[in-house]
Amino acid sequence: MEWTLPARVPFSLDAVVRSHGWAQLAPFRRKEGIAGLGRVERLASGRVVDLRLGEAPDGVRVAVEAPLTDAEQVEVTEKVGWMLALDQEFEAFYALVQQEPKLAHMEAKAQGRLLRSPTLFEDVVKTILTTNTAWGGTKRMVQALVSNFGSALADDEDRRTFPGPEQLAVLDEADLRTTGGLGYRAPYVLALARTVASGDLDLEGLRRSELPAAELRKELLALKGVGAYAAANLLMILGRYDFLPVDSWALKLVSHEWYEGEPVGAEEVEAAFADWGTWRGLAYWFWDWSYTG
DNA sequence: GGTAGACCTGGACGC
DNA sequence: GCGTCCAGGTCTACC
Repeated sequence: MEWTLPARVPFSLDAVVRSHGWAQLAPFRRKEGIAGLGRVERLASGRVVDLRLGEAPDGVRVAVEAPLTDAEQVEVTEKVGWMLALDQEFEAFYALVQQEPKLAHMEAKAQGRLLRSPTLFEDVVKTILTTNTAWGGTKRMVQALVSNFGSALADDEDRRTFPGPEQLAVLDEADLRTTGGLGYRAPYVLALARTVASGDLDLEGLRRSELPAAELRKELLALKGVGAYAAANLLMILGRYDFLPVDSWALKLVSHEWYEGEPVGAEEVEAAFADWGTWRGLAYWFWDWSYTG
């Protein structure tokens, strides 16, 4: 079955998919050169579906291979809306960047939204798996979690969901260290899965939190494995742009943009975007950098 | 509060 | 082939 979801304009599915590397991580799937995004997703009913998203005028086309119940369709609609941030709008930011050549392109390209996973749990795990490793390592670890611990499509054992907290909480740390390939990150992910699965931590509640960004940051920093970089990255995903996700890549970008390649520290990165206030993270993320690696 | 040192892993690099 | 370094950092112990 297929249906279309409206988005606040301007909207571009392609812009969301390209907003950061998440679309390259399982169980997201995209074919190069073809607009759209695929994903295997487990619904509350326990059913595992193959979800496909495509461009539609001012919105997104949602397709699932088989008919869904009304409740399942509502659930998919909610998840897609969150993943693609369909209700986010950037009018104030677009007005602000009109005079900045490095950012003025954003409105025409409908940029600003960042692709999210359906749950904050998945995004926290994936963010932890980006730390102290190369991007190839992150892809390998995420794929291992999906392949070994996710739920399979009924007609394709090779295509699986991202495992939920309940599925990871029952594992041994050794399973995650070795089979999952997480190494020293295994206890962080296991502790997160167990506190969420037990109900001790309402992680998904943070998606709707109205806490000030600094308070929300404290909540995220309380999670083992989440430091300053990871917290800022997660705040961006939550639509809060008050903090910069300063990592080694950010240092390179700022070094080449304003310091002729000389080494810089986090202070220089912070200073470069201080004037953007509560939009500083977004300005950093979509800056038209001269350095491309 | 500030700062070394350790931490899984695998690819890149130099020898 | 082998050793070293380091990558989209974080935690802990110690000062």
